[in-house]
Amino acid sequence: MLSRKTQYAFRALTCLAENYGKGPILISHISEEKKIPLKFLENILNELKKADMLESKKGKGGGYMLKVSPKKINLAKVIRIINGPIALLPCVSLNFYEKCVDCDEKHCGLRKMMTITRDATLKILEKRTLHDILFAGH
Amino acid sequence: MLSRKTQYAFRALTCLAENYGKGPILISHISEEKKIPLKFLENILNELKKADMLESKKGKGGGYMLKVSPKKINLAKVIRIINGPIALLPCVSLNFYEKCVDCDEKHCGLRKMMTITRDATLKILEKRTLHDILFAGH
DNA sequence: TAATATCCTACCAAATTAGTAGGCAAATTT
DNA sequence: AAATTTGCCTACTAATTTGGTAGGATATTA
Repeated sequence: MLSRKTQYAFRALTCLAENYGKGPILISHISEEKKIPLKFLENILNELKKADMLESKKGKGGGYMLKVSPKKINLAKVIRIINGPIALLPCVSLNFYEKCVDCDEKHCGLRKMMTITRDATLKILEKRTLHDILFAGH
Repeated sequence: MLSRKTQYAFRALTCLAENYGKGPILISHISEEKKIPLKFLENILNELKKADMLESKKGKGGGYMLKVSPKKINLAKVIRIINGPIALLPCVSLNFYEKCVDCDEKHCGLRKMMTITRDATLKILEKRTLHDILFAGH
């Protein structure tokens, strides 16, 4: 399951996607509109910025904005930044690979099943974008 | 990601699947062969038994065994017993549904994306079985 | 320089994870 | 019947993760 933090991230990004092209949006605005604890949201947006998904402006008239179009931000990317691996096992993860202890990967049947699962999941999460979330919402 | 406990469960079940039809297998045997901490494994096997996936016998000649053929135990079932929900959001889970706070499900775009993802994942995890794990292993 | 925002460091409580310890209960064997 | 073998049950614990909060530093604008 995705952490609550990741759900918050998606909500915040949806808000920024809705306002794409309209200049910086205040954290406090997103916090109120999407009912996300303000200080927690600060952390989240900052992480997304460090991962190069957002840009920010300080001072009056400041806030956050998407760095690229909502159509170019896929769901897998967001999940990887805030939540971590998408695969069900570390030994199957493309971006967070870790070797399992006491497991011969070449002959691990479980690993093969989880690889298939990962591919099916990624096929969807890497194709759908923030724009799709907006569009599916009505 | 699946918990380590769930990985242990799969390893143990694989061992029991390999020995299906050969009578009870000792916890201690599984523990050694699959390198799983004995007492922890006890808990795991007991949970699987309570979920009606295994049967057990006490005393000499005792141990655990699969209640049905490895071909009839799919991966989704194991995950749900030991790990919990398979869906990425609680509001999308079929077996562990929980309402999200401040979210209108009818018009939640994220929910729709996660429903599609869940369906793709389940299509695989509910079709593959312990037998497939064995078979894929060589 | 005052006001407005984000940024940064550090802390905290609650929940979850990954076990361990020790004895009880039921079979089986002697 | 007693001893042995094996799973069953309850409880505890340490480490990690999750979901935040507090307070000030820093940058921008007016």
